[in-house]
Amino acid sequence: MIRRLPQARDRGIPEATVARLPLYLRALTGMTERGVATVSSEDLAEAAGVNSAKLRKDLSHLGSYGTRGVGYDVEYLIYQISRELGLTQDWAVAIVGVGNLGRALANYGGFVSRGFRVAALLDSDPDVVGDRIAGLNVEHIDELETVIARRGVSIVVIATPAAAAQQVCDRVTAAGVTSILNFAPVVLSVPDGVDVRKVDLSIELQILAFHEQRKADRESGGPVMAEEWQRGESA
Amino acid sequence: MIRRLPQARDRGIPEATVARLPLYLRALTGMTERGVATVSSEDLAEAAGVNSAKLRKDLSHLGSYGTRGVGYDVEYLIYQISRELGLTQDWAVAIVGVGNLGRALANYGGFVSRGFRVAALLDSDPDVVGDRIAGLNVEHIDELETVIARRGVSIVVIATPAAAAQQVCDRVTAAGVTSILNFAPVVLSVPDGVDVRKVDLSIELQILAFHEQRKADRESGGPVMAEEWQRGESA
DNA sequence: CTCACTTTGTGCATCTGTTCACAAAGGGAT
DNA sequence: ATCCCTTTGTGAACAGATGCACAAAGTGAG
Ligand SMILES: NC(=O)c1ccc[n+]([C@@H]2O[C@H](COP(=O)([O-])OP(=O)(O)OC[C@H]3O[C@@H](n4cnc5c(N)ncnc54)[C@H](O)[C@@H]3O)[C@@H](O)[C@H]2O)c1
Ligand SMILES: NC(=O)c1ccc[n+]([C@@H]2O[C@H](COP(=O)([O-])OP(=O)(O)OC[C@H]3O[C@@H](n4cnc5c(N)ncnc54)[C@H](O)[C@@H]3O)[C@@H](O)[C@H]2O)c1
Repeated sequence: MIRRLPQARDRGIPEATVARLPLYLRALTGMTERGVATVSSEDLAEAAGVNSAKLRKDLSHLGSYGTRGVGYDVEYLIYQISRELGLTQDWAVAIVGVGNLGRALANYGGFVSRGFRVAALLDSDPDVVGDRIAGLNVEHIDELETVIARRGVSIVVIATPAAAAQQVCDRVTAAGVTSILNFAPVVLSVPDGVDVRKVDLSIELQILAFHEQRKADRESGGPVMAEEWQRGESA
Repeated sequence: MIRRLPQARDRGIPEATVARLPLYLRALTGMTERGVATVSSEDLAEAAGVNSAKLRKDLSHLGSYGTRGVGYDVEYLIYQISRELGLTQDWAVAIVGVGNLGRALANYGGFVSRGFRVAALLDSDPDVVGDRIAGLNVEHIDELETVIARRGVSIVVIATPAAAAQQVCDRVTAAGVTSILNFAPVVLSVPDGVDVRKVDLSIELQILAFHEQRKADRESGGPVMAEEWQRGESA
């Protein structure tokens, strides 16, 4: 049994909480732009699309930054969340695979706005290498290791075809990168200590299709399985 | 007082399972292409990057489609998962906002391969309307309701700037669409019964940055709290 | 048939995350 | 100071997801 001392700042922030902090940050940024100085958990929760108790519990993992009876100071909370997420420092990102998607990502402004800087674009196609995109030259994939080392790249975005992704991933992790964002529809295998997050459009659509089918089945009094049908939905 | 019923509308299939089915499907498709006829939970689990007990439990929600001592028939399992996800029918998808990202999505082949068909591209910019992309004319956003109705669009992808997303969302839901995939960095509010899934690059990067910072802190003997640091973590 | 072997399907313990509901804390008025 | 009002921070109950471990169910050999 592990006993935790409640006073020390608990660095064990739940993964689910980490995933929501950027959401709160976005909502807070919008508020500060509208000149809002303080905000209650109720209002912030609504802006972020979550339950207010959840929001308070999430924030309590960072420390006690609210004032009872008043709420949270917007600026201060932005600072605390940013610090916790590591956004007070600058992160150099490399994009590997400069095709349709890679180009869109390279041109995307929302990147830079939060401490992420596109430091390199890499591709294997000679026709693409040398192109100037968003102020950067596309470099040859052979330069991968050099570029990572020289520019202090610590996050790599993989936007190559699926067939090339694992190979790129291997080189990138061998070069010491431990954070990868993968857009290719493959399961990457990586050494321990490397974090991979994936974005898969096709999976999202399939999940939507599943629920959509469910809704359709229901309306048409579709294939309901005997006693499976509990609990109607309408209020 | 708005009462929200916790809906167990999914014929008993846990949401976490639904999110993994497309992964299994992808692995199975690869196997069938390589001529594999049957597969054990152990092998399929490895290909999908999950634990084998979890895989078996997931599949058990669909029914008993395995043979003890043998494994699963690849073709049959593909069919069963496809049917469960609703991929045996054709889904018409509309993409609203044909900028950098919208174009990349429209040109993406991985879409079509699984029963999703891009049926319309819509934009508000007169310079973009009329462009021919991936065999489709970009239509004016004014046509939104007509296009949705005429072509039986049931899933809409929003790839407009953040400022326009809620407005587009309102029109789309008013037109009867109940499944939305949102790329804009805003929390969409929708009527009950509408599913929204979001893809947010910036959030993914922030989560990676959090963990990256954590690793860096650790190596430099940073603010580690005595006995706190024993958990090995990987992807 | 029985026996040896493989692999599924699932009960159960455990872990993680969510939500409720309220005591405690702070602000402001008098 | 004392009282009232608001809102935080959190204990505790609940809900959901994971993974171990094994009985049950199947195959195939003899
Ligand atoms: N385009 C989309 O909307 C979309 C959506 C979801 C997923 N994806 C996935 O993202 C990836 C990229 O998609 P895309 O549409 O941009 O493809 P694309 O073919 O347009 O671009 C891929 C690029 O990667 C380069 N490349 C190939 N092998 C490489 C290697 N070994 N090293 C470096 N670069 C290499 C190619 O030269 C090309 O420029 C694919 O895996 C695709 O499945 C794309
Ligand atoms: N490009 C990326 O890599 C990327 C990554 C993550 C998120 N996003 C988000 O995706 C969205 C699109 O990004 P983008 O880079 O393609 O932007 P973009 O500016 O290139 O394209 C946006 C398009 O939407 C159109 N549009 C604007 N208002 C509209 C309306 N009311 N109805 C229909 N169309 C409208 C514009 O005419 C334009 O063609 C943005 O919200 C962005 O934050 C983009």
